[in-house]
Amino acid sequence: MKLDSRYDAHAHEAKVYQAWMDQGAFTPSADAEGREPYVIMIPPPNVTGVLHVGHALNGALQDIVIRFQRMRGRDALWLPGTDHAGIATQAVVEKQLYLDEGKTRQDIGREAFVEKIWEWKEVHGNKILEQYRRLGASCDWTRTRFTFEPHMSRAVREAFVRLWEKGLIYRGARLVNWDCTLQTAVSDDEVEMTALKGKLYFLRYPVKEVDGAHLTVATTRPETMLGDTGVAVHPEDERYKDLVGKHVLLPFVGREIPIVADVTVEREFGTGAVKVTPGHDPADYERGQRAGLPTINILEKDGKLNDNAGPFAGFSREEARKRVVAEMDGLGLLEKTETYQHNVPISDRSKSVIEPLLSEQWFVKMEPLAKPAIEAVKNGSLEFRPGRWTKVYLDWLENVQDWCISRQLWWGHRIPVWYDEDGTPVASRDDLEIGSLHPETKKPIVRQDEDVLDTWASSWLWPFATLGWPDRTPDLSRFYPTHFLSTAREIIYLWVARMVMAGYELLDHLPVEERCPFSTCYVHATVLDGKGKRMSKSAGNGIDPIDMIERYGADAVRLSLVLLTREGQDVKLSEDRFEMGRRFTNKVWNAVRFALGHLENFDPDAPLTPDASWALEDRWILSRLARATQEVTQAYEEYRFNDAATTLYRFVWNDFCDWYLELVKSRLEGDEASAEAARHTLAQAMNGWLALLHPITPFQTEVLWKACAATRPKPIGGGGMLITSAWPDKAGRVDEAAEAEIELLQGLVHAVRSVRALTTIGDRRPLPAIVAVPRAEDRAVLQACAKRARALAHLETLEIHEAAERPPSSAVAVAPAFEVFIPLGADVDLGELAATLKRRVEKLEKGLRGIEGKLKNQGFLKGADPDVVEAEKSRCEEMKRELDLLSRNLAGLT
RNA sequence: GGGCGAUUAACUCAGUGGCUAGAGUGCGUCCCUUACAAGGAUGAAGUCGGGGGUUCGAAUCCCUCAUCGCCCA
Repeated sequence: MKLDSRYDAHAHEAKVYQAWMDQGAFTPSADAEGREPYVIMIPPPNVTGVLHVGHALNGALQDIVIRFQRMRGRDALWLPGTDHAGIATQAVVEKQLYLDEGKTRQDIGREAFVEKIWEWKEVHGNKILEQYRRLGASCDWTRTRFTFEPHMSRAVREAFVRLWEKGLIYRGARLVNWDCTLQTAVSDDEVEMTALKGKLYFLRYPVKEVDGAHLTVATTRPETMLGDTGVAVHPEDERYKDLVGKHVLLPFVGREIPIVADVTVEREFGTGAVKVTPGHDPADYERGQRAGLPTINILEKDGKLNDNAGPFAGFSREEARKRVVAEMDGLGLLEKTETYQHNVPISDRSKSVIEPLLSEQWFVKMEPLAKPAIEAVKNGSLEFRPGRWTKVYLDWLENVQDWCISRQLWWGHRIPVWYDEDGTPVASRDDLEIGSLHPETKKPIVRQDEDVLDTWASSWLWPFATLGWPDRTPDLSRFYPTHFLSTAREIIYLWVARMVMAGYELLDHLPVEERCPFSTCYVHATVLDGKGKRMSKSAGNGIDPIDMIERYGADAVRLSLVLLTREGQDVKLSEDRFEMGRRFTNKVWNAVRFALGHLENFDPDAPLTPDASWALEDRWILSRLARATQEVTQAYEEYRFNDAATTLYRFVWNDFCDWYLELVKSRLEGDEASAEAARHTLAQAMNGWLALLHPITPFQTEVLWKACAATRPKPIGGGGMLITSAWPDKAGRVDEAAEAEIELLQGLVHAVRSVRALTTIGDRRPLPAIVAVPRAEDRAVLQACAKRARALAHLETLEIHEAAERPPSSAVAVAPAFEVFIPLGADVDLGELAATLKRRVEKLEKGLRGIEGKLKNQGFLKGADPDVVEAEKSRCEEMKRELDLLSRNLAGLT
């Protein structure tokens, strides 16, 4: 197989992906032969979604884990799917309907509208999953799930009815977050508190019992005064003590409302007196409950004021505010206004201001469900990474509020509750016919609840409903509980905590210790733009990962993301940062291309000739590979993706390409005994690191693996694909001696190259070099490496002595173990070289002062670890030797 | 208001008590040497945000201040 000189990701990715699919490589084998499973559930993206960089990062991380585990021999499953995303999807189709036909969903009716959404989903709903494929995600597509498919609906119903039967579901009138635009309740988690500049209005309410007196209250929402049922002051507020128990007269509606004392009133806020509007403010609702005040609702569901608003009925919230303020002013009841910054609840979905609205909704009692979920992290069944998210999770669970699960939408799981003619509800697993009898009251059923369930009420079942629950399917027993969940921090409450609760509550056929749906919850980094802002559609600062894949290749995108993203740390990303991944993939490509060029007739299975001679660099690169293998394997195991990527990047580029390939070049064309050993080592090392790299850059390594097939011994290599090959973790040992020896050689080569650069002598001219190496063992190593050193440093001659005098007009370089002299013509400028040596001397002197101070310090000698003291001592000696050499040479140079 | 995180080279980031504080990018100089110019070689560049403390020893631990960001109320 002939490789082009540049890696063209486009030419390979689709084909490789298809080859994986054709082989069924993503699907766990039907016969797992007792292999232990390893399972990841994808956080199902919104079916209306498009892939953003956060998905790409999260997808890359999950794919790295699943590919690693697959290669390690686990029965690996990564289950994909999408979320039906009630509000978002309904909104998309509603908009489309209006654009296409100028109709609203009410115009065409519930059934036809839901039909339209299904049509939309069939056409567009796979987009994001297609995009995951572009990324290389090795999901088992044969098990793809959708939270609104029939099976999932059955699971949702089962869960609802079970909770109902346990008395954990109730209906109640509560203040909910009402989205006036979408006309549905939304959960607390779908509301964002946004700091906005507004006004604080000071309103005067006439006091009934005291003629001419009034009480001034401060509010940011003057229009809600129409729903006031009281005024509250702090019980210990001297200013108002006498007024408590008296009444004020509410303008416009003429209601007489009491002045009550409540400890939650902040005396410093406004005038210290606040209006109480239980129907339209959560804090006021509480105050109203405590003081026994009635609750008056002044709003319609579309945000317009209702008849309770008296003269202002029919106006929108905004309009009513203007009018109320103007008329209060006209009556002399507006004392003043101040500008004021306050937090306003904004709907995530519609971006309109959320209205607390009293309405009938369904709730789930959370406290009993939360208990085992709290216990899960305390007893170690569930671990967060990074660990600090544990606290975030616990804080929420320990203060959990009941969950409002009903939504006034059409797209979603219809609440499985039916009512008889008296309005008595009953939940049922099976649809109840209209006219059939209510199982308890025995009266005819007249209707089903109109509302649907919150989307999270299906996605909290994701880890087991996708495997067949409530049926006890083979998949459920084989793959549950799962192992690794990687997700974004903002859904720790919405989703992660609820999945854990659902697991403990609903999988009651399992022993408690097997119910937690996953053992590790990995909270991945948030991707920010180059300026450190969150990427968002509205800010237009997002990066489209598909664009990046097209420009740089999927592997480059994955590698770049992983190289840039440290565990638990947000990542600032700009488009040009993907360049580093592309450079690396090109480097890898060319390294393999070079190697294959020299392995054309190589037979890995041919017995080695007895005189095959293994060289130092062969031992060295295999040692480096063994070291990298250990580090990378451990990093993958511990989800330290960045460490794995960094280790591989350095090993492949610096050790393998920069040094090993350069060292074997001459041998590959030299005498056969040496070439034979070189080819074996080259093939072994290359195949080794290709495998290590596969989880991060799967496409390219798969292509190259195939290209390298003939370089692997038959029994193992064969024609198998890399994706299903065995992980190379048993290969090789670290050879400390070889590493130390090569390091000495590198030092010498580096010294000569440095001299060239600093004297402007250039790279072309072969140079003579004289090396003085005082220690016999170092000298022996360098003598053994002399040929390699000559080649790499481009030396004409290399003399190695125990000691040598610096020849006249020669350049010099110094390392702790040796000095190098390079005789040059008298015309060469040594100024830059001298300056460099001088800087080096200064730095060494500074370092030495510190270390000598340490070694004189009795506290250090007594207090520090003996090993540390020893290490410092030998380091000190080494620095002294080098400084000595440097100073002497510097003196001769200037 | 409560919590969490960040602050290290021009930029983006590593470095959780002991190498002379590292990498990639960018920058300077040299090199198109038949794997790769998307490359090679080499070099310059840092009072580790400020202050205080603990310690024989602090970029690292504690306190405090400042700036920026995120989450919750």
